[in-house]
Amino acid sequence: MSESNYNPAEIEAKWQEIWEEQGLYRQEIDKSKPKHYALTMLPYPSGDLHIGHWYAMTPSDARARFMRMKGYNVLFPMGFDAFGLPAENAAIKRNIHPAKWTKANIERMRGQLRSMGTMFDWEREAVTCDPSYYKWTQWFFKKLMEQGLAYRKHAAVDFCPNCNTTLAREQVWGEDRHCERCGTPVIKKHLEQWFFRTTAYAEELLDFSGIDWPERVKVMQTNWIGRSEGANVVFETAEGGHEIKVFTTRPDTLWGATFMVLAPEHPLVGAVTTAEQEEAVAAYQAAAERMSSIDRESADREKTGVFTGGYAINPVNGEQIPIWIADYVLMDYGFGAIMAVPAHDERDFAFAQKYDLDIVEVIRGSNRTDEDGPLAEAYTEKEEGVLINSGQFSGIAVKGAVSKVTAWLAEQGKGEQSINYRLRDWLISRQRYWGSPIPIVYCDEHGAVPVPDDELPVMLPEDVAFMPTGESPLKSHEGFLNTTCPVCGAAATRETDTMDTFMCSSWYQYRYLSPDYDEGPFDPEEGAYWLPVDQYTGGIEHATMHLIYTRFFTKAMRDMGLVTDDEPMKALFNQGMVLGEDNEKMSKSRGNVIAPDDLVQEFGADTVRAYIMFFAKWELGGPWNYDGIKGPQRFLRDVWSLATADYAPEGEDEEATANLRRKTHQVIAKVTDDLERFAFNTAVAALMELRNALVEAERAANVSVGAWEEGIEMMLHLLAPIAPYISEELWSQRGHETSIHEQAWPTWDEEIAKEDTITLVVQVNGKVRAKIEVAADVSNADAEAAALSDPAIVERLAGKEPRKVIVVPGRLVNIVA
RNA sequence: GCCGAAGUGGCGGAACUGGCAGACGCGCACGACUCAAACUCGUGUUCCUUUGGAGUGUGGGUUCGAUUCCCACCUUCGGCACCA
Repeated sequence: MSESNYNPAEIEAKWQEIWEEQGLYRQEIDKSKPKHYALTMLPYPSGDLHIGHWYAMTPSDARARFMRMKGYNVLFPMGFDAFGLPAENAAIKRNIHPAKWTKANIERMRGQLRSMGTMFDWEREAVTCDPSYYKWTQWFFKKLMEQGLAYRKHAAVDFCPNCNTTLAREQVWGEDRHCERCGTPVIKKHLEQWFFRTTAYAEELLDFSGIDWPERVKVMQTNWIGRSEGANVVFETAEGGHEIKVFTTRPDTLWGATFMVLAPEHPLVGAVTTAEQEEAVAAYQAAAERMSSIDRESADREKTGVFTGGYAINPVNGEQIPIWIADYVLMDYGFGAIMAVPAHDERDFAFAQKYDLDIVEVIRGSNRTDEDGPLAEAYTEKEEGVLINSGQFSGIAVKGAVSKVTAWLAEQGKGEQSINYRLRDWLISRQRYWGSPIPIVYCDEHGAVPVPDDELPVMLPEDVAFMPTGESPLKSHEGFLNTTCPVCGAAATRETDTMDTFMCSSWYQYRYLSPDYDEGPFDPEEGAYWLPVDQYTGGIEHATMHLIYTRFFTKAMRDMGLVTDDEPMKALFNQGMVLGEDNEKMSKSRGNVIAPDDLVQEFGADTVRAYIMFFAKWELGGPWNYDGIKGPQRFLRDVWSLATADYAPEGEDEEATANLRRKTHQVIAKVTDDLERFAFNTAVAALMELRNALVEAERAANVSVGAWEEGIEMMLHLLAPIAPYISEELWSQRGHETSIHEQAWPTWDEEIAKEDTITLVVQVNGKVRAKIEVAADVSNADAEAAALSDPAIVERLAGKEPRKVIVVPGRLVNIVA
């Protein structure tokens, strides 16, 4: 009989306080234990903890708690990615300062995060907008500059007209090239901006060999980096002796290059354009400039272009070929110029057809004749085919032709082997207020000069009119703008753009180690013990943004001698997303948002945690269902009444006792395996099975007290990572002095878990016709004999001799009649 | 178009390396308790034309045996896309 009822609100508040008082979740170096750094993506302090935060964080917490009970010294920190646009936008809308807004939100969210019952060590909290944090973000900027990994250049960059700032290429999404944050299609602007040389690590970023990351992420990053092998080939102009460099993946088709195409923005366009064509070229350039990149980069658009009037010499056969400009050639890939081989490239073919340019076939497969007429046929290196019309290479197989021709080009000094990446350098300048200032001073004499270390951080001034104008608001703050050159002391101005907030989050896992440390970005002693991150968890949406940036950062940090690891996170797991009850993405406008605070109030945090882990496979996510939460609610209530019951058996049944013990040990094994591989849903289901077995035992009152006690206490252990409050409360009510979260993870006994009889399925021609009870260790011969003598089987066989009998030990007997 | 993930009862989802499809839960139905309802408890719950048959998106295949492997499709979601 229960002496009390389960009252989550009461026990959750109580344990939060006790845990904090006792410092139960302080996480400190302990060399006597193996370490485990568990990290979950830090939230943006939007002001309200969304159910999505719960979905990301509470299973991560359960995993971290599980690792802790398994004997690891676990670090599981939390912080806030606190710079960024929403603060600024909210501030503009409500006329509060972004710092104030952010601070208040963090305050509120800390409370919400506490209610989750996570084991975060708040002593290690890091907030990226604190000067003590961004001091080191700025320091990293300088270090990257020293390493030649940060540079400034003038370029056509992506600009979000709604956010009023530039964006990195990674932050432009989708077919319509929209801003990752707000969804507005981006435009191009010509600006002088700071970049990080992510491309310096392009090759290394393609190597995932040392890390256990989801296939999905590896594929997305690989595609994003977009490596292609080929050759650079130099063409000379027929007239002026200019060199036009192109990148091609198919140097073996050079003899078929019958024209060249430059991007409209190509710097040599002016030089090759003849007087007669000047007007047409200028008009085309102007039109291309005006056109949005969405229109320009849609592949199904009909190709357009203009002849420049100029010619180039094909370096392999000396032919004069016309130079065109066309917007299907992109300035920011390769060299912004191509050799066009219309016979073997669909795009070049379409262009040649439209403008009546020469088409010369240079590869011929077996099933094609001259009668077939003009046709673009791309022969891959895997296919059969021979080179034709290709000088001394005519007649060689297309297989291996690329490397042969490349080697020859290199010999002749006409080209070289080359690898091109789709990856662009990371543009980090932002024309907004609420970010870390870039620690640079511009001096007429000395150019861009980094601010000396002892003057870091360059403080973000508070008294700024931060209306977004497309230019940094810091520009109009005289006190910030005007300074002196660190080299010569002359009057100088500061860089007024701020840094992309993805820069703050590229190294936060290091700051967590020692958020108050002031001798460097992190305390090397802490680093030596905790690094690298063992298990990272977070959403897939960061696959080609944060997860590329942080890998870049770690590689750069390694080359600076700050860390020894090549990769920031050894293992990664991506959870899915909680959808609304209507199976749609949650959004305020749809009105399908689930508020975790309300759920906690109604059901308690433990129930919300258990339901989150139960209702879907974590990596897939799925729709929320309000009624569904009743399952875990009933489950925890049952756990409560079972654990507080005075169990007094009326008699002791040996079989029932063995059955309960078997279930208990099977569930220990199952939950252990499930938590190991993030299968929280089946772990909860297994615990419900144990609950069902205990309910049954209580009703029958026929198992030994020992078996009962074992069942209850094991259940509390296994439940502790999932529902930390109720398991702690019941554990303490049962008279234990130390926290359940400090207990060792239970082990199971295979002997006890083993079934002693099994139900053997008997099939005839693959269809189940009978089920027989046999000893678990039955021999194949005995199983076959038992199956063949079963009355239902005898009847079905009707005296016929089976043609074949298959016995799967412990599972089934299949009789082929 | 290319790449990736997924399609299983009324619903969410289980099923380790090919071996009882539907664990666990929700919902529903009936029964008990109650003046009544809710709660709770018990029983049942893939479908059908039920001595049987069908069934894991569709159509084929391999196999004694396929949700699982192979081939060809369809649908949904995500990523990329004139990348030379």
